[in-house]
Amino acid sequence: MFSQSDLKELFKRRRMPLTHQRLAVYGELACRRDHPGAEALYDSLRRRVPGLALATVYKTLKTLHEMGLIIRIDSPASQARYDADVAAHHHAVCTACGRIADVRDERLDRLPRPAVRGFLVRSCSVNFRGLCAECAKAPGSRAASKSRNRRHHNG
Amino acid sequence: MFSQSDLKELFKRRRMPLTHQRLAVYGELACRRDHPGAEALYDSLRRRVPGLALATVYKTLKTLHEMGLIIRIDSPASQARYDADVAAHHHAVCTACGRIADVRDERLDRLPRPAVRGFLVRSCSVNFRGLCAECAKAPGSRAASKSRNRRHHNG
DNA sequence: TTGGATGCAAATACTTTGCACACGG
DNA sequence: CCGTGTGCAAAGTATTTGCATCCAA
Repeated sequence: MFSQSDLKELFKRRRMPLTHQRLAVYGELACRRDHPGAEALYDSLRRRVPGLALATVYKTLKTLHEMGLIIRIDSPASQARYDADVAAHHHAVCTACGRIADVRDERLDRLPRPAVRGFLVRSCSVNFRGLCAECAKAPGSRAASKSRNRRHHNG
Repeated sequence: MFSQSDLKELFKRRRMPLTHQRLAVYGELACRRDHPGAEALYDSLRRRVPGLALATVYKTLKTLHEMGLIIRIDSPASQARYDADVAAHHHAVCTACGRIADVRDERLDRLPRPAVRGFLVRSCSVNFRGLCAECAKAPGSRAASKSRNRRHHNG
């Protein structure tokens, strides 16, 4: 999570312009706890950023990801999801509704290195799959809603 | 990893026809160690299964996955990758070339449950990201090839 | 001023679907 | 024989790209 002045510094260092779109995308992502996808971010941002294009959100997310300022989450859902919290943490993904919750457990940060010949580990993440509290309560009813309702409950 | 007679049994039990396409897709996946995607499987299979359609491969993979006979791997690459080995194991994904290696370590199978209120864990997997032996040796050169060359080196 | 970012629409990549026909059981 | 799977092509999503214009530095 970086402040606006941190971002200015980081972009300046790379000689990349910090546009208000970039600020807006990062800002929106940083203040959300729900790991939105590109389109969810776009939906929120277009109110505040008139004329914003979805393609810009995609480009910006790519840029921020390449700069290491955000995390991309490999979710079983089809859309990529993002997280402005780059500190080591893991995720619990609900296979019914697609919700993603952060998991923090320092024991998960000290996993044994994989015994793959020559493989150079840069990062690792643990993905728990299962049912969130709500979906566990209401079995069946929403299991099929994963893809159809995706953009309605990113929280 | 199931034998042909296991498969017959499993399909009979569900009253689903075990077509030669299904056998072929499963067979191909089972004998490969490289976690191919739908198109990679299709490329291999079309030689042996004349007239096979890519859509059939997709449908079959979906069916096999729903039956729990294969695993779908969430890879940072855009294509879904599959694994006929449904026993608990984890993956090391090369961020440069997209290769996926199996990681087996019993310590990874006893991870602490995530402390997310009400979350019902069904399964969990650890994804290590980094560079495979080859890409670590040849820095830069193939880093950009991930998406363009995807179907050329699924091994 | 100026190189890179943006906005738009079109393109691409991956996956699913609809329908007629084929085939396993 | 019947119900489901298959093959084909077309439709759907998610994401990227080309290009003219705009803006941060």
